[in-house]
Amino acid sequence: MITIKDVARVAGVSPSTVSRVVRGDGKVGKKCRAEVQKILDEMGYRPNSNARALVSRKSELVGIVTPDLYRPFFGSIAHGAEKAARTYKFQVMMRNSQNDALIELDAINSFREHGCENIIVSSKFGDEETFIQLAKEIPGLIFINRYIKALANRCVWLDNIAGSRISAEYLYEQGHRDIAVVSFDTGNKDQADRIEGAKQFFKEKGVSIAPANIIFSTEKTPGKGQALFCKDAIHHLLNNGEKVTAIIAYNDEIALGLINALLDCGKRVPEDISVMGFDDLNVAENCRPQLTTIRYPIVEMAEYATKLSLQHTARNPTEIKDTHLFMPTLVKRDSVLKISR
Amino acid sequence: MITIKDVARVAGVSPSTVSRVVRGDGKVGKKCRAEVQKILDEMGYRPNSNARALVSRKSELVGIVTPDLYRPFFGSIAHGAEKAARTYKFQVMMRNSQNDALIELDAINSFREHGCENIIVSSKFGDEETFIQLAKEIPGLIFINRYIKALANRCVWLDNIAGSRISAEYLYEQGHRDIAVVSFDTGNKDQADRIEGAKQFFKEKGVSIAPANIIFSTEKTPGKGQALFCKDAIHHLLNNGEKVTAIIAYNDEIALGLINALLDCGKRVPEDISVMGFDDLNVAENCRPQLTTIRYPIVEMAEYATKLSLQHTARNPTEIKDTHLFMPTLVKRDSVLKISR
DNA sequence: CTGTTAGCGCGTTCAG
DNA sequence: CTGAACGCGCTAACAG
Repeated sequence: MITIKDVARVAGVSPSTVSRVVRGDGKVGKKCRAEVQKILDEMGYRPNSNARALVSRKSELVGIVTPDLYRPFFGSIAHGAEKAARTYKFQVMMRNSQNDALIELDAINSFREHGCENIIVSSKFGDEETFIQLAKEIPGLIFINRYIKALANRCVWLDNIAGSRISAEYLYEQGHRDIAVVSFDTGNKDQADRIEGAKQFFKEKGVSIAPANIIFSTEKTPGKGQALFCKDAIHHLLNNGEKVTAIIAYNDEIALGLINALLDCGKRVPEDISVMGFDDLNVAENCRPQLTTIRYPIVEMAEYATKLSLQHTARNPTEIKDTHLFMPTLVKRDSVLKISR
Repeated sequence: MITIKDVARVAGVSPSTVSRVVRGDGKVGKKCRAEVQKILDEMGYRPNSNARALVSRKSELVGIVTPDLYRPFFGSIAHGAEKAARTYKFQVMMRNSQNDALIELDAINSFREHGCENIIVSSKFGDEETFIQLAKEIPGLIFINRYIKALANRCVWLDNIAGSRISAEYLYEQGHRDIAVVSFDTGNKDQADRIEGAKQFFKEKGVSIAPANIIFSTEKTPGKGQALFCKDAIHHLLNNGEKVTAIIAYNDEIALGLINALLDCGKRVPEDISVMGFDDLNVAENCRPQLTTIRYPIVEMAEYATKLSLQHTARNPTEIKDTHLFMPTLVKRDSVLKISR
């Protein structure tokens, strides 16, 4: 490894001068700077981040915590965060939490051990109190996909209720009055919200969703069991005696599962039953029927969250908005049919 | 931040003793150790990774470079690497290369600046010479999804030719003799190999693939244009006058695109035309028809690559195999039809 | 078994 | 504008 000292020796200047040149610090003679820079380049000098972080007490690192990375939704968070970090020359550290609050905490602490104070967390199950405490200690801690009231200016989130309402409104416009909803009850606000908005909307229109058509499983992580879950949901919906012309799924993955289960039962989508997704993953566009869904601008949100974190830890922070709410939008494709009434 | 010195003061011992306790170094009195440990816990001491890395000249870091992260295939690499790293208490840094050799190099160098010497690279386009040179400097540099002969013991790769042969063999068994192949010609060996195996196999059986049925586009990154590419490919195949009963796609994403394009042209899959994928992404199981495909054990490979890298940099390395080849396997689902002849 | 000493590579004073 | 001196938090010799 070639150090600042080595360069100084060759250049015939002091280490501090080299340091100044490396950092682009102003107080170096023009000629001297050019000369040192030349030697720097020739010798292929690369700063030692660890030494830097140690002495300057700041590491150019962004840490991200997501439940996993193989699901495209979370991969997109990592992707967006990396993209934003790179424009600031920050490096990205990442860790999977597997939806485990303890691992999540451990991840955050590990990042801090590395001097990383820009941390983006996608957590659904972590304890609010803990996060509030943590946020005090870590100015650059940002939550994505979660809204914690006491931490409003640290949360980059999506209005799930609005999304659900958009979904409901579109179905209503397309003539649907017999709706079903398929989601999970995991104590997670997202999932409740995505049902709530639809309920609200239809209620306002004087249409009620039959309780038997609301499937709100307590299954925590569908993952592998997802196909089975969808199958059960469809069997239940087809056999409970209530009419269904359209289903609002918690997300695109569930929507796909439901569509497959419907096909397996001899139902056509959307001719017999329409299905709405949520997220607008790539797959929504690559499957047949192409999914009508609600776009979740997750890459943009991750980029935003990263920049926001950097703002929060900047030496001269510019003014920071106190709310960071993103709005979902409707993406019309082929999984919803207009029905005449 | 609470340091080893703070703890030492409170415990009434020297910093080195605390350091020994922290690191689990043997030479500390039993009682003394217990006492220091207690204070360590009480004070919530957390080691400073930067200081550690600086003095010990090793950082417990694994760096991974992939083209992107939003595609599940690469997300899976990150996922597997993180999983393996975590079991060794290593932290993961990651960087997207966007298939750009320069960014790739910069990523590797950035990792090194952080003292990270365990680096996993998924590169298709990077220059071999450069990598050979780099590998000399970085003992923990491992390539995944690529085979470089001079760096055999650093490459964790999949036998694409074998995969392609398996694909071909299965189609042959199912009675298919009129095959098409859809891939890219980007100078990338993977893509050529996945055609080569099929060609080989059919040639051995005395069946030749019509040249017009081999689509080998020079499109570099299909990405957004993928749907269009697939559409063009299908139009070409349906109109070139050669019979086609089955198509071997470069990967699952392309397979999906082809299926969609076929459906749009009024062809049924697999009743009219069968389609084989490659990779076995989650989506292969969640689409209809479910994809018959070749499983690429990418998560396992990423875990393996990470452990391999750790082996290569271990103080007391155990014996290391000099080849790390993974074999693809057939996953039978519904996109291939048995035809009678 | 424990404490003392001496850096790791760098940024940041403070003199000159 | 430049250099010398100091210390970030920690580990690794070396004494005792």
